[in-house]
Amino acid sequence: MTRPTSRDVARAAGVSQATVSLVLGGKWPGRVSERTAGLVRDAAAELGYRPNLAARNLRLGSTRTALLVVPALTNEFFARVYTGAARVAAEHGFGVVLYPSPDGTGPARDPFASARAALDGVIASSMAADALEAIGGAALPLVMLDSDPAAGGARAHVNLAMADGMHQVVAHLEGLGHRRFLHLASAVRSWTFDVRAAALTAALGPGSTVRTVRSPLDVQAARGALEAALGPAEGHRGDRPTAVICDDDILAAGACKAARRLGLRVPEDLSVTGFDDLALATAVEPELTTVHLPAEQVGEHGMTALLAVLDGREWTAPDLPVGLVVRGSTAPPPGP
Amino acid sequence: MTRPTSRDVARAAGVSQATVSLVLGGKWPGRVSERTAGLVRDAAAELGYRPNLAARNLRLGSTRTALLVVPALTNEFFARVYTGAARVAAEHGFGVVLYPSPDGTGPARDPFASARAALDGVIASSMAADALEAIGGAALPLVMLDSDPAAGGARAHVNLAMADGMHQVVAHLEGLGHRRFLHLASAVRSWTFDVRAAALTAALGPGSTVRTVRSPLDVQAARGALEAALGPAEGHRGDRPTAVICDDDILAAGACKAARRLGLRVPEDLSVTGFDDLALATAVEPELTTVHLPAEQVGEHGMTALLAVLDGREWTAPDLPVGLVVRGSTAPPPGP
DNA sequence: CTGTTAGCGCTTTCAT
DNA sequence: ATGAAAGCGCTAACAG
Repeated sequence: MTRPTSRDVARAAGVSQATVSLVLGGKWPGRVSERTAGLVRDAAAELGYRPNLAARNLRLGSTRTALLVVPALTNEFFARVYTGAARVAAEHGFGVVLYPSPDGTGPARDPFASARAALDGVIASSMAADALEAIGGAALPLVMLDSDPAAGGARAHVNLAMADGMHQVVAHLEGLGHRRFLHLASAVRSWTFDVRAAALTAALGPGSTVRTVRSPLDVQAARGALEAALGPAEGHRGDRPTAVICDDDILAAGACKAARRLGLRVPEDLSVTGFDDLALATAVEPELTTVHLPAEQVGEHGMTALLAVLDGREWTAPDLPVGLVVRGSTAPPPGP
Repeated sequence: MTRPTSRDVARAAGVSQATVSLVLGGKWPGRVSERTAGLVRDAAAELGYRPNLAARNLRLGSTRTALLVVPALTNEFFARVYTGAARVAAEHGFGVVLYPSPDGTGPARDPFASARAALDGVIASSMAADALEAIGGAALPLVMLDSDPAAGGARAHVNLAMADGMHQVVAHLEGLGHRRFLHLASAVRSWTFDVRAAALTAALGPGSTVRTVRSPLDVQAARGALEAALGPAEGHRGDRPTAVICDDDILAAGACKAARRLGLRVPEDLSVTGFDDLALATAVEPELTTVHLPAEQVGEHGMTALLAVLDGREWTAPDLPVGLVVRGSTAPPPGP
């Protein structure tokens, strides 16, 4: 009733353990006869043999497992990154273990205590530069996604053309006639959001102005933040922003709720844009004009990069393109 | 520059490998002198020693790792289940590896090919009974969450009082005066949805009627399904349903969109209820009246159950209670 | 109290 | 074409 080992298979097939290893490892052509190979495979199937990974890893010194560190598992973006990474990994016989860093972008606790697996490498997504020290200490090959390329430690980076995305947003809104913007920014500071803020300022045409409000990445908090910013006390009807540019779809959803509470119609009275293009973007009403991020591709590239690094190869790639998806939450500003 | 082993630590501390193992394993009190223990710990810290998990696993024959199989990672419900399971696991020195079953509730492909880790046990959430054969073949201890308790194979079950939740929904709506219901059900058949359907029928008071429409778990699909069901062709104003009971918040969000397209106001013309209480429930407008499911608790109980099973203990627990959260998507039916 | 020893299951030379 | 043997890093008996 105990699990069969390669020795058991060897005995059953009447061969040696070494032969079993060769056949099942797929490196027998020219070293083991066709007939013996068949015998071994039959015996293995018969016994329901599965190689013991721990032993294999011990022997090989590698685990064929990568750790994907994400700031929040409940966020669909990271779920998609995982999906992409896991697909590429699987194609190369690798596995991916998820480690949701407990405190958002704060310093990651030792992931080995949680994801107890020996690891070959780490992929970290959207983490603050120093949030990975606990992992970096392990001196494992590290690939960073959507993170500061200047941050040391990482052997490769996969980034998105976030600045270009923000440019597209601004161009779209200014094209509609908007000039007074509110930037509903993420309260959690991380490189990716700093880039968006900088790009927003840079993209602004002459005569356009922007005010910034910060909020945690949470629908209710975003609603509160925007209500406070646009509320009655701030009610200079004349210079009220006509468009809210959000760092994220979640913030945008909150912004829409706030608008409704303040008696403003979206998009007639107030335009709202997001970032990410999560399922949420088309679940709300009106649907969000937002910047689509190819999350799965990010994961795929991340894993590809890690495999290259593990292989001793260099790896670089241009930023992944992002594209504005225009839906119902943006329109020309209200007339005077 | 190569990774230090316990032998290196032993040499550095001037003791034997066995002593290192005892000290670092925390089972030295009474077997190793206080002073030596200090020496060992210092040496280990100095060298940045980390035990090799593969070797430990090989030796112990267990990996302290559980696999959590979920039908969809992008669903926040499962993300929360994972969070709960991972917390309990961490408290016991266990890790949790996620395996998103590729084809929804279909037969799970061999997870070992993807999550390449040796496993001590499997926790499967909301999967069809036969979807786990590939795993069951491995004869690993299995705990099923939100799944048919009659299904064989599982050593323990964690379930939710879904039927009671559906009763609460019906009681709430009938209390408001509704009598004609539409059940927007999940197209993917799984035990959890069958239970909801049965409970709905059972809970219906005399004089109440229900019609069932199925849709994939997707906002757009749900919108389409409901539009088709309530659309102009079906426009017998007299016997139109006044309330839509959805199997899931995602379906409910789609239902709200459909209503809006059909010119029906929610909740004045049409009440809508969901299930799950995801972030989505409060992101949409109006916010959803829905049944809150304690997802993290489900994960916690699942892991607790698995630990008990691995420990040779029996484990049973009553269904976890669920509670209706009344928000803005339900109201009395429109007058005649 | 501490060291010696054996062996977990696998892959890989090196002989045959 | 196949087998014998060594050893990956760790832990648990068993000696001392």
